[in-house]
Amino acid sequence: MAEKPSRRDQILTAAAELFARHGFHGVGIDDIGAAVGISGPALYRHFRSKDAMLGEMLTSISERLLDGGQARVDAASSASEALRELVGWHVDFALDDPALITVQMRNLANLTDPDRRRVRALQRRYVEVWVETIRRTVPDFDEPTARAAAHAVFGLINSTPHSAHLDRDQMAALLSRMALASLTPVVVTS
Amino acid sequence: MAEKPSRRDQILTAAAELFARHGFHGVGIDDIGAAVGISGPALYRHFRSKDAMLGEMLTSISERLLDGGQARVDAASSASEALRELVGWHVDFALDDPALITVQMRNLANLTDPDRRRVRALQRRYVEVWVETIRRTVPDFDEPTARAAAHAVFGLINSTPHSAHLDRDQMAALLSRMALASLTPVVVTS
DNA sequence: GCCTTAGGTAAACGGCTGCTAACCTCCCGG
DNA sequence: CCGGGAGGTTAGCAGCCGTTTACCTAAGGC
Repeated sequence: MAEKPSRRDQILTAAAELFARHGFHGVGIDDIGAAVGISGPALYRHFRSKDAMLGEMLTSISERLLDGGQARVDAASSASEALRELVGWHVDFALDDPALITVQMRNLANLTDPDRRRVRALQRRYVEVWVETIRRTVPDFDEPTARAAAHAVFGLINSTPHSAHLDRDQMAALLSRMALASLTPVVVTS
Repeated sequence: MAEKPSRRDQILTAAAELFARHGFHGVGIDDIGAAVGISGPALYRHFRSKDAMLGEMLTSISERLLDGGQARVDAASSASEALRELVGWHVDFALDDPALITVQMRNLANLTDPDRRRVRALQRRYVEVWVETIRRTVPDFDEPTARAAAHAVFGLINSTPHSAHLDRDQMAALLSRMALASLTPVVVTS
């Protein structure tokens, strides 16, 4: 009935925390082991290598992000609702898993080549979901502009690990508001 | 008349580029040397250690950011002008030195303890300049909210290295517009 | 015309770290 | 009962990498 987080997952989340704080190369195999109560090389019963841990971590994040985002957009009944849903989804993700978001932002370069290709492909598709949604609600953005805007919004939302001084709900409200406002074109009223 | 970038500075900018791309631990002393045409340990004629390079790099960035930001705010004649100036200043910095911005975002954890203390102190003061300016233009933000908003804007602007598909001026205009819009409170008109 | 100094080199060392090897110990199905 | 797999352990190896050392050369000041 209760979920037993299968050792692999324990290790993955502990490693994510450590990678986020100290960087991939700043964390030793022994540190990761210690974080889950086993020591050092026992990790190799569960993962082929340290690189494989990072690889699995990042591909799973990217898949979850893409799937969740796509689902929200598909379920939305209007373009502006889709955008609100997308923002809310990404904000929730960033607030619930700050370590994963941090690792994804900072440690792409530490992946092996094949892993990096996979992750980048997934990320590109996620960005594309955003680009399409943005262009449907902000028609005066051309595609490159929409893409740059999407990256900027990611930066805004992903900044969350650096400022944990508000409680979760206030933070979610603030980030959503700012993200949506940043995408609202200047209304030339006067 | 012409500036001769004193070897030290050559090394520093080359190292910044490499640190930004591969992370501090992902770059070897030999790589840095090779990037400026000398090889390996010759760097120790100019720096006490690899850590010292990162330390000098980050303190100088933080000082430049703080000084420039403070100067812009002091020279502004209104609160909203101060905020526009601050945004413009940070955007220019991020666009002109993407490598430095990236290193500052990602590699704080790799500093030695005394260096980290110094850099954090400078960063805190820079954030404080933003917080005060934001609160003067958005009075309904309390201090923690303003601080979180400042970090979010940093994230937005600093996202620039991840999306170089627009030319400099368009990018500057887009980021400034988005940053200012994100700080504009929802106008409750209806 | 020397001697210092700045700036470079190649070689070697020492510690850290990812990974392997060899071994142990439950636990469980037949 | 007992044999085997799952999941630990410690010891050790191999390679990388920051740093030191010893040495070399060119460029000036006295």
